[in-house]
Amino acid sequence: MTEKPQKTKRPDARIKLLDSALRVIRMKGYTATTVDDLCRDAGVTKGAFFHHFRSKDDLAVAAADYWSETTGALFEKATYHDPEDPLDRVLGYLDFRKALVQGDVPEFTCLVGTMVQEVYDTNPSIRDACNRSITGHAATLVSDIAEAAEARGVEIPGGAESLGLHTQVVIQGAFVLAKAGNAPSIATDSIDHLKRYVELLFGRSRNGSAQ
Amino acid sequence: MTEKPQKTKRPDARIKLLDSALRVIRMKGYTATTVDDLCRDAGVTKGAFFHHFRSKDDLAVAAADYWSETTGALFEKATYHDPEDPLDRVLGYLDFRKALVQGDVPEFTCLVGTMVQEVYDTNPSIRDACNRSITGHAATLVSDIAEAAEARGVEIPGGAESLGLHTQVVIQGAFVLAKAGNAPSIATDSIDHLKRYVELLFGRSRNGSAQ
DNA sequence: GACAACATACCAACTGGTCGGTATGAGTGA
DNA sequence: TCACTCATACCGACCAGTTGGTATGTTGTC
Repeated sequence: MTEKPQKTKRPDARIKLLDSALRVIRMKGYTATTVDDLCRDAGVTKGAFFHHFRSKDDLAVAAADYWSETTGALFEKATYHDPEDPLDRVLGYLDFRKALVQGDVPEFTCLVGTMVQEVYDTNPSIRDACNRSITGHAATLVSDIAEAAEARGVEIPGGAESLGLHTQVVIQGAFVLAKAGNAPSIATDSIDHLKRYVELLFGRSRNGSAQ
Repeated sequence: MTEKPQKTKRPDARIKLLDSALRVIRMKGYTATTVDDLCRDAGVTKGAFFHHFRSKDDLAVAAADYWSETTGALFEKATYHDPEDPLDRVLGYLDFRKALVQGDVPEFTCLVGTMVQEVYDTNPSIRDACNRSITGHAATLVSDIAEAAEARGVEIPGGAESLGLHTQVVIQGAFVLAKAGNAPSIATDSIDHLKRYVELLFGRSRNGSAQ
């Protein structure tokens, strides 16, 4: 985690496999992704795979955690945290998510949202890893939401936590529809609706943002 | 299509397979569901399967269409169409969807939302079938939404169609989170948020509904 | 020389799909 | 009425390719 400069050339097979997992699983889905697919994409052999992961399912759990780490770092260093007004931070988060919806569909969709649909009923450990990723990310929003509610004297129906989860619901659902329609615009439109909902909840005027 | 009383006892293997497809694929996902799984669940043989469907993918398309038919009939005969006020019909639809979220997760989640996440990038024909199902269902809402907007002199940001799709986004996303958390309550909470958004858009007071 | 980090060869189980065959009923002509 | 034909619905053994996983060997590093 700290530094440990690349003195040894080796230990990248694991990372290469995890990076491949993010890419390939988002494209093909978890079950349809074979171990050989991942090895080929990562440029390593099967021996390397099973050296680092006890099973394919074990890799899935690791990939979900890896997803949490990498996306967590991305959101942490984003600038939407800067504004003084907590509501601006919440709305800034939604703008940031909107901006992320670009390029081809597999590139901006969510690994854990894809995986959990396939394995929620058959593989509890993967499901839990996906759930940790989603709820953990939602939690980073809740404090801003709660702060904004208190600052403005607004009571959020269902509570700040519920609204935080709702943002993730909209984003995950937006990915599903974007995949079905093969069109990112459906996703950005829905985030606009969500943003408008937040603004209405907090009594902010509609013009000026979320066009 | 009309009647033709059951003189031939035969042609139920196809329907049994489609019913099994709805049940099994929602539980295990599309790729993880094998042809043998479906035959076993339906109580028919592989010969019957490939007599009625050219391939597994062919069955998936048929299952998506079958899903549209069966759910379409369910929504068509529901009572939320009864109110005079079109806004009440829209809100009634959301109440109806909330009421459907009951029992175990595989029972209330959506076949096409599950499938499209797996195959959107690898199988266009299945993806399109899923898209038809989702957008077709959304279309049944749009007329009520547009009517409500006109009746109340409200302009819907993005248009009625966009709001109709947004309802499906929320519902699909609610299923994803419900699967991840293994808890239907996340889904009903999010539908509450959506209902509140619609009420706020149409300027209806908050107390009285969507508590 | 011990140990981690790989590579290679291999396997048993499973996968979607095929293929020859059977059961049943509808139509037809005498 | 009955033999004959034909199409549909269905059966289940079989196949070639793929799957996740293993066993064993090799290599570089401390």
